[in-house]
Amino acid sequence: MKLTTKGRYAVNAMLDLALHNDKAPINLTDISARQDISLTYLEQLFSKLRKKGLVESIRGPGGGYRLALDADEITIMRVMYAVDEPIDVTRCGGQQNCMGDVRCLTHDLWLGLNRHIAEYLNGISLGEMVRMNNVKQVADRQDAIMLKDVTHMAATPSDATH
Amino acid sequence: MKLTTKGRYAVNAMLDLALHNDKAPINLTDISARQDISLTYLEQLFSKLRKKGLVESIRGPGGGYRLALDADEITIMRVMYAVDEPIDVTRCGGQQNCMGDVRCLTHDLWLGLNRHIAEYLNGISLGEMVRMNNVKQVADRQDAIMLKDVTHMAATPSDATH
DNA sequence: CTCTTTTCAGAGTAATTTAGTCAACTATAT
DNA sequence: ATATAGTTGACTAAATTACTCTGAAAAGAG
Ligand code: FES
Ligand code: FES
Repeated sequence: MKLTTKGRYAVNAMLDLALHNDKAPINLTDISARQDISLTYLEQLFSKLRKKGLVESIRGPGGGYRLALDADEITIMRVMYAVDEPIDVTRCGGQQNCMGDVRCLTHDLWLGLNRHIAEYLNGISLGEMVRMNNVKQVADRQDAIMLKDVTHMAATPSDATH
Repeated sequence: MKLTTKGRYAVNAMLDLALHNDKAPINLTDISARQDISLTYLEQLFSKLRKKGLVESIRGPGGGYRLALDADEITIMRVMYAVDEPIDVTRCGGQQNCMGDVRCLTHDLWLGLNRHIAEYLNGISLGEMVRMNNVKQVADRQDAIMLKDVTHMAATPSDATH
């Protein structure tokens, strides 16, 4: 995965799914509202997540998405990898040829950084994050805001959910 | 710093400087030849490196650049930071407001990754790299190519190493 | 059967960022 | 003087990112 906002969005969305992962599938419209990500963008992301086997989809009314694996099995790395190219901070892409035909002075340095980042992102799963207090707090706040939005469906100017 | 080729180039160039850091200053034309980085681009990079106090410049004939600090004092982090913006994989830039006004679910996760990357890049200095065997080998090869280029200034179409 | 809700697929695009060039300048050694 | 080398900042082209738009197809409800 690369370190882009795309990957961050995907992790946010997947964490939202993990937090609301009871029996009924969650539809993207809800995630869109809670995480403030456009629906069409989410569709794009979940298409990839599904193809990588991280979520399963149920179509039609009452449908939505569900985690395809246990939340503890899904590391942040896997999520980011699913939506973005693999991270690789080397310039040569592992080919050891970024200087014409031979490797540059710093090839091994970047390789080490790759490993280091991968280690961190592989060491954290959605399950662990769900159990973290600071995450829980944010999630609760988001749910509360959602409920309020539903009760008085008033005209919030920027909000185009019709 | 960000993780861009700009930063990688800067590290390569600085390492070249560290490897040839004897009495005489090194001029950018040499670094350009050895590291295969355009001279004008190097000028841009070294302008920033100088402003951050990592190198010192000597103008005029026989001039060039020299490390302004001991090679062991210069971490990879400092080099990359000098030419690129500070790394920050959070979306909010530390403002905790990337979702309208409040922080998103994953703020702390990215903060942790920031720390992790910084730790790695701060833990390695140019001095350490100079003493590494694999780096030395590449450096020797680069020096050898340079000498050959100088002796028979011939037009080797693409292949210079056989 | 048909209407609505949902996912699915992929093309298309606007904005931003990156990587790199160019031109004109200043300082210094010989 | 003149050649060498650094200094500066504007400029540009290419690539990437972060999306949106359009139009399906599936499935359940009535
Ligand atoms: S990064 Fe692999 S050869 Fe330079
Ligand atoms: S990354 Fe800081 S609030 Fe989302």
